Amino acid sequence: MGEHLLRCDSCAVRHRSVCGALTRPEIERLNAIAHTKNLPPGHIILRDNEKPGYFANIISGVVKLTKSLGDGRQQIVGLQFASDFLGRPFRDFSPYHAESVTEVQLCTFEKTQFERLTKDFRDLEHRLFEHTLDELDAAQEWMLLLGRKSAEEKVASFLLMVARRMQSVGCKHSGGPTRFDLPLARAEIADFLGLTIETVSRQFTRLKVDKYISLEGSRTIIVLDMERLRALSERSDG
Amino acid sequence: MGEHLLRCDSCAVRHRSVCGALTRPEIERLNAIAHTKNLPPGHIILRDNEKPGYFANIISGVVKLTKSLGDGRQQIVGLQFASDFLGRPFRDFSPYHAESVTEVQLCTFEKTQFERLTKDFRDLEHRLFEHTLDELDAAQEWMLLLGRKSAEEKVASFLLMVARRMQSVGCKHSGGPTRFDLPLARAEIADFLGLTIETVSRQFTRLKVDKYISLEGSRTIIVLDMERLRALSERSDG
DNA sequence: TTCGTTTGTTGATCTTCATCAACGTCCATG
DNA sequence: CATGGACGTTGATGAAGATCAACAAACGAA
Repeated sequence: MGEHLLRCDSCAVRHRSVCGALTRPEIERLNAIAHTKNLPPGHIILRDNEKPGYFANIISGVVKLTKSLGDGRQQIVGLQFASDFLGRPFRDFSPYHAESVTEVQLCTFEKTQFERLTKDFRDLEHRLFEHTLDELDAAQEWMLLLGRKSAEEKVASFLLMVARRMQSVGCKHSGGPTRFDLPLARAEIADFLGLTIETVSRQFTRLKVDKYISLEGSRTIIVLDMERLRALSERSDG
Repeated sequence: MGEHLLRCDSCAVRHRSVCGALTRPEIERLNAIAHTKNLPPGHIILRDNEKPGYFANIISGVVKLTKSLGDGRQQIVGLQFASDFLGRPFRDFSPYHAESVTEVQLCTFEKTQFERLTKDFRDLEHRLFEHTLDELDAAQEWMLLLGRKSAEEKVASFLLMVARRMQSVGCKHSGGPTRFDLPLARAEIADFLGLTIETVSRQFTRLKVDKYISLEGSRTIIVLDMERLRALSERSDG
């Protein structure tokens, strides 16, 4: 294996993703089984309860993980952003449905080849483990939201989460306006928060009226005071 | 290291817990750092946001993991039963509060000693990983419940979950009555389901009136028809 | 036993959010 | 330019569950 440049060397998420732990020879072997894939919004990546064919790193874009009840009620159980890892290692069937919500660029690895690599490279498995712990933290934080927060707190929490994960432009440490685009439509936000479309819409106008945010179109959010929004999201005070 | 008997050899959860993967010499080293601990109900095992001192396997009893908002609202984000592993490896601060809900017997391992062992024994880390994946599955399943199920469906789902995890006596494959004791009080069930005590109580009487279950005292449940209860828990039909 | 505390049940009422319905806006397409 | 569809907002009404309150049952301690 030589010193020539790999695709991985110019990868935007090289160090934040699970690949970050790999040594040069390791990254070369991983590079050899990697294929990038571009998906339009709404592309189904993984079907609930089906055998996944590949794993993937998200290079850019947003993917939603959903579960649903027999009668069509749906809940988003995870949102994955750039540098997140997609797929459940060591599981034969997907416990959720995965679908792109924006244009998405993936770096995919065929399932069995990738699993062989996790056996060979202990750091890779460890990194996957760490990532899974992060997902678990996020899931449990969201359980608190779903079980115990009001609609207003839910929407505020959602905006904070997206602002943080979208690495929005002009993200001051705190205070001062921050602008970013929502990756999700109202219906998806509702599925994420356990609310209806109408309630989400009403809460947006409420936040607007109360000067927490302002809107440009329906997708662009300007948070006027991040700290005040954070306070609202947990209502220790008002 | 000889062939003498270890405490682990007579452990009730030896093979279901994370220890199940270990070879003889490995289990001997683990045994050397293990201490059993008996806790009464209501004992605080881990405080939210504090440094944990030890990890533990649950040998018997039930432990609840909770998160709360500033104003006292609380949500149970995990329930751990016999053979479950307690504590977040590779994390310095606990993301939740952990407390025994019944009498609990733990097999504890001092944190740094145990982490050294996970470095030495790859299978141990792998087993922890698998356990974390199970926790994540459970958390996401519960997000669907919290976000999208009605109070009645929530309580039905809860009973099914407990019946499954408590390895209840007379657990026919399906159909036929099944009896078990609830490990949680009404207030804890409410915190688990994102409801109030009153609503939980009302749903219990509803299930009783509708002949899904019968009660002996407030803790002993007899599920009259498991399959019918399962149908109710997802209301694809009535 | 009796008292007091904790836990659970039930009823009356109120609040929040869902549901149903109408309408507006933005695009894509013929 | 009209037409239709997807998406978002707003209003009127209803239902599920929260809240407030009273009481019952279980249990431990004096």
